[in-house]
Amino acid sequence: MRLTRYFLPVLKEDPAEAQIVSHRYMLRAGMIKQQSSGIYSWLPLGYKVLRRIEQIVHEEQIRAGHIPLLMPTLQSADLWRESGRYDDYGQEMLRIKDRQEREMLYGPTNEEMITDIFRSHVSSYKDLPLTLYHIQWKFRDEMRPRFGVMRGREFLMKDGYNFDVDKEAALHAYNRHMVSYLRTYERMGLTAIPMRADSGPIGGDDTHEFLVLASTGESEVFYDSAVTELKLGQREVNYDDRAAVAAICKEFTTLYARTDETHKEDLFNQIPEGRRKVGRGIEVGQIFYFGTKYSEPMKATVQNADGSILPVHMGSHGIGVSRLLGAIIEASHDDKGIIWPEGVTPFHIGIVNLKQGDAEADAACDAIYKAVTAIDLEPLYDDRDERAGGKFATMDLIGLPWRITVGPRGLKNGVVELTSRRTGASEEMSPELAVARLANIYAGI
RNA sequence: CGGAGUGUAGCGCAGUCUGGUAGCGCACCUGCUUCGGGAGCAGGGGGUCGGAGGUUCGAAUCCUCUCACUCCGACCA
Repeated sequence: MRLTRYFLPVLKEDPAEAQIVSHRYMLRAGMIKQQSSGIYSWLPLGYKVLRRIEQIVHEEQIRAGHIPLLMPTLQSADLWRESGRYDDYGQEMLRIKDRQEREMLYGPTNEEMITDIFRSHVSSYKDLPLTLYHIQWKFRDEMRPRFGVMRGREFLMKDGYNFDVDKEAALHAYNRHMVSYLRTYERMGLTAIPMRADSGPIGGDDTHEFLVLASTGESEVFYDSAVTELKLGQREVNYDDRAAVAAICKEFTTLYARTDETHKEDLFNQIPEGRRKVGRGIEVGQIFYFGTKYSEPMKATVQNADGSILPVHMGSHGIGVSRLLGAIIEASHDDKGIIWPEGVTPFHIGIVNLKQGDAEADAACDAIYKAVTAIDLEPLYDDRDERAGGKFATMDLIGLPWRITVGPRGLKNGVVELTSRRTGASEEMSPELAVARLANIYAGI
């Protein structure tokens, strides 16, 4: 993409309403525009990152054997009366009437609807296990929206639901989600720690929240610092192997890590003192096992091999997709702007032409653009007739992890500069080598 | 929902107390000079001062009502 043909409304100054760094940078980098309290338009750059994050979530869910579908944002109140949550959910639920005076609601979550789909089509234990998920906009009429997309009223969430024949099978689904989530967050350059949590209005027995450590997080967290060293890495996971999946969960949940909701001072004090940490975290996902809480009232049952009719065991599993943008920026930025991890960056490489209109510089940029595109990387070429300082400032703000700088001075010696946004380190090399280096950097991401 | 604030040009703000018909910086447009970390000079465009009503010869400014947004707190992906 050439910047002169793109839509990137960057701001030089901080918008007054933005208090935390991710919100400020998302506004300044032209990623979002607020339309109403807690409701945002996603401008092209923000939308691009949102789609990349969504894509990673899809890939990891499908890898774990979970099946995507799409349910509507608007739901019928009757469905929620069946589970008893129409009255329980309270003011957070946006209730709407259609022209026939039918009571509708903008879905804050989809347990009822997915259960309805399940019971309409599944009646045998042979169809289990089954995990369905979607990535869809949700609406929760928060008392107090804040921090940009971190606590919006309208937000994009991945929510998945497992249906299993018994508790043991459902807990395997729970574990499968935990592992797939760990991989999902790692691919986004995040360290998200699973922490034992409270179940809240969703209800349930077993639940973990995934928290990204950040000083601006809304939750207070207590943890053993060794937990931040754990990495799933590139290891192969067989998601059908119950023991193997459970072993990974054990590895990631044995060390002490809890939010203030479940914190136990005596257990915390057993951690060696140097590793005892108190901090703040951003919740980016949560997994629940809730048994037959919905399947019983809503009659989602299967017939078992012995002929008996059993309510299915369920769980629900969520990732705050739009919130992740904020969380990633909170975890990865400096005083100049965002620093995107390679896995989610909106463009793989920024090309800065220091002397727009100079035949040699223009030609070199065009050649790099073509070469990068040819290896399936997406460049953003700043071809504006701007001074160097302005171009660098824009690139730093929007946070592309790699930049190639092209100027007449370097071209005289046949070199361009390859610069890491994260470290600031620059290296001179031929354009061909720079492109090869990029191919290498992005291989496997 | 309780408490505290703010609405003036795309963004950041001054002007409001003490009424006299709107200004600054950035951004934008034109020209010239500049050009490796947010340039300089000159010229220019853009605002029913959140909305409605009222007081007044006259309202961004005073009064009443209203809407929106932000921050702190209790709840949540």
